[in-house]
Amino acid sequence: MERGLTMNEKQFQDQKIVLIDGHSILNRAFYGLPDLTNAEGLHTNAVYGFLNILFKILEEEKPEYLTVAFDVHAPTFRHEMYKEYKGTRKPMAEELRQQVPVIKEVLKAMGIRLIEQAGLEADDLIGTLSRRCEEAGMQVVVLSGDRDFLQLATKKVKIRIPKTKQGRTEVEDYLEEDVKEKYQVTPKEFIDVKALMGDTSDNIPGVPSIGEKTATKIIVEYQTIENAYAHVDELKPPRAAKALKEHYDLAQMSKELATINVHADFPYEVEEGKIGELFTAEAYEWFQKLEFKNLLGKFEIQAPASEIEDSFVTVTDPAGMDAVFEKAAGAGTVGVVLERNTENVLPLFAAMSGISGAVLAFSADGKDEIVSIQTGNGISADALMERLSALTESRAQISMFDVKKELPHVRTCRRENFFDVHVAAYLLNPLKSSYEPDDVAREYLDLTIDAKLSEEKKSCYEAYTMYRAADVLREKLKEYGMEALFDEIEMPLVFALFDMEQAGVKVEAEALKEYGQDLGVQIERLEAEIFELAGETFNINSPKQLGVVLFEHLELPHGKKTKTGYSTAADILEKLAPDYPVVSKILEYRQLAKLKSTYADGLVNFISEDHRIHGTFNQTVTATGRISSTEPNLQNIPIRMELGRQIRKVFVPEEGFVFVDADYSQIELRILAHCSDDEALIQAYKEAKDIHRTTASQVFHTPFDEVTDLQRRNAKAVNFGIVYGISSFGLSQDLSITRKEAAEYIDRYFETYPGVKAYLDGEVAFAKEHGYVTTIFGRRRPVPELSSSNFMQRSFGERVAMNSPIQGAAADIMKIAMIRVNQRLREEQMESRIVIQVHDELLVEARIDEVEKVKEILKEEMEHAADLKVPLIADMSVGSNWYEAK
DNA sequence: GAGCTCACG
DNA sequence: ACGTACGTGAGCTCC
Repeated sequence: MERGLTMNEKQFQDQKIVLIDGHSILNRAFYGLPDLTNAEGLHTNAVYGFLNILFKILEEEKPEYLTVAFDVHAPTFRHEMYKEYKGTRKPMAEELRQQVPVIKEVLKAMGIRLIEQAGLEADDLIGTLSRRCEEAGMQVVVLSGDRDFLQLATKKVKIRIPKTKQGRTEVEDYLEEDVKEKYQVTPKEFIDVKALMGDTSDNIPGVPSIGEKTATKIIVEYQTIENAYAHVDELKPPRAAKALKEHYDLAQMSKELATINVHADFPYEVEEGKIGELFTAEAYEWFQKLEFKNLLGKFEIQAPASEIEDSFVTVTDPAGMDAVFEKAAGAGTVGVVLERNTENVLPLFAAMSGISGAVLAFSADGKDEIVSIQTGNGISADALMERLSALTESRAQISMFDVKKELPHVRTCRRENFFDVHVAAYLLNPLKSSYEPDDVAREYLDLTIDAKLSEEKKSCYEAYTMYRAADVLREKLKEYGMEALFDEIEMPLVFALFDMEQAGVKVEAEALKEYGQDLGVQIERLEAEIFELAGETFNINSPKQLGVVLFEHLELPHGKKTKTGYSTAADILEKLAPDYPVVSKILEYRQLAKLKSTYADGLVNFISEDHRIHGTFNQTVTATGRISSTEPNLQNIPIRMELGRQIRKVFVPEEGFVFVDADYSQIELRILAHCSDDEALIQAYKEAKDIHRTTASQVFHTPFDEVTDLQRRNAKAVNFGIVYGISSFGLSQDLSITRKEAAEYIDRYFETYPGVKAYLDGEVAFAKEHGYVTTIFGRRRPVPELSSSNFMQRSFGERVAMNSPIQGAAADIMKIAMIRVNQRLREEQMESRIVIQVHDELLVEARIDEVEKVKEILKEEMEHAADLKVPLIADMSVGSNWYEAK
């Protein structure tokens, strides 16, 4: 029979081939890795895991040949899981299904031989290939997650089974001997064992009442099912004898099913499996698209890179520097990277340290120029920054990465002239965790900046990236309808945030320390009381130890459990507090411990020499478009509980100043009214009604004036729930009512405001169709979770689709207000300044004689930041500290 | 470094 | 049946 193998030739002698069970490995990878998606929302975890296993095996085995086998599913089976799941007929997860064609394309791009054959399962393809190759004198390695393949193991055929243990991939190896060692039977006998015991997932019935133990025992003694049947009366235990006698036909059929065909007939030339260059340009494109960044390192640096390096120039003399700046001033876009003097500087101070050079990248006379200007030898850092400041006044667009961070080095600048690559990349996909220059280069320019390059070269590549990316990102922003959002909101905001960070906020260190000491005393007292009541000492800060003490030693009734133990979260403990004094003490302890560590002690560490805290307000972090605050977080200073609220007394204005605090009234619900166009909701806001009372009145069919406090409170919770993407479960948790009751509230809410219902449904439908949602200002949030087959994930996606346009629009509006308020304070030469933003609130440190003007500006600019179908309302308050001003 | 808890809007 | 409200950041414990 022609098998396509030239067995009489010795060309394959002692060569090695790796045979991979494609679906099995893909499946292993899929379930072993968290759900990863690329920017387009394509699920990539299985492909990523597959490639990692593949590279690992190739590295270990160093084979000359490689072939990956796939099943061809008949149409009726198309939606079913491969093998392992056929038995239970579960549909293949959608996220996995969409990755099957992807891995095939990726493998093809790497020039890897794929094989699939209608009517033959991958098992049979691999079984036959392993036999043919072995006969040709080759070493064979079979890679699969499926133990069935153990029957193929010989001295020259090694079965490798990857397992994921706590995120790490370990591979179990089986040559013939290893199978014997582990299962006490030869690979051939392994078939009979399996046939006797059966395998539900594989649709192998097996013999009833015979399990793994008995099956192994029988085959160890009799080697085959046929031989065991011949001695059936001697079989022990008698139960097994009886079963085999009655079900011998079943056993034979099972054996047939369990046997992998090693003599299948299909065309295949071993030579086709020869491994060539895996890291082709085509493969590179796929890896880019799938965003497998750490795999890109396997590729040689791309050809364009070396061409770019031809344009690198270094300048160290003043005349050369002037010439470069002059040329750059005439360019359209200039990419700029500042180089810091990091030697002998602690990392913490790196940002403030001196500038050692700058790289400018631009196009002049039709060719790229990437010029590195180094300080020293006649060029001072001051002179360099002076030229840079002047450059910002030219017509050129200055493209930089994280402008807010670089701005302290630029003495003066025309704020209109910047393009922030960091911010643009964030707008295009706010779900990423990093937007570093090399990420941008890779994603948008197909350019790899090798991490191993020298700092100087890296800076050049980065400057080049800034220069090139500006146009590419702008095109993409245009395509997404986000150019106005970028130009009119995000870029101007960079400077508003910069001013706010520079201003900082004054904090009274001494008062804060005293507050912390008071807390310390109280905490010690509580700690002693808790140990007394508990009858033992332990670490109250350890949820684990606390759980053991409360729920095992003291035997308190426990609520839900977490993965690692009993939940000791506040909502659980609060239910126990009335009955157990020790629990109330613990809650109190927790509260005080939090206040001391995070706020009292925590904030003290951030007070600078100028007695102020200069936190960072991040513009590229949140999924919805909000700003976030770090080092320290100034957006979660306590307010809800009186004791914590006291902390706000240490936030004070400068001598001669007061605080003016302005916050939007229910901005998210107003946006909901606007977006949903719901008549009743709009009417309520137009009439300036108490919205929660109005909702309560309508939902509970109660006259407006007769609404009880409880009804109003419930209605308020429903209003909040709507904004979060309502679910009956969530609402029931919040109100401590049953899910059924919560569902009724929601139903009645939607009856009251049918426009809201239609709007929210519409957002979910839009997201399902397009994979993202947008705010009224065009801000986009992808929602990859919506294509998940996991109920929880999908539900989350639905809530995100409902919430993001609202939360995002609120963020947009506040950003506009901040820009305009900041602008006016500057234009009108006032000394008052915004010092903190907390999502719907602005805290302004106002010079006493400017207070009225500040209030006017805040009210005006906040209330008119957007023109909605309902009024926007900002409430003002003045005080001599943040506690008073709220 | 992950998981838990809790501070805010 | 699944097991949640949306968006953050920080401190603590424990592996």
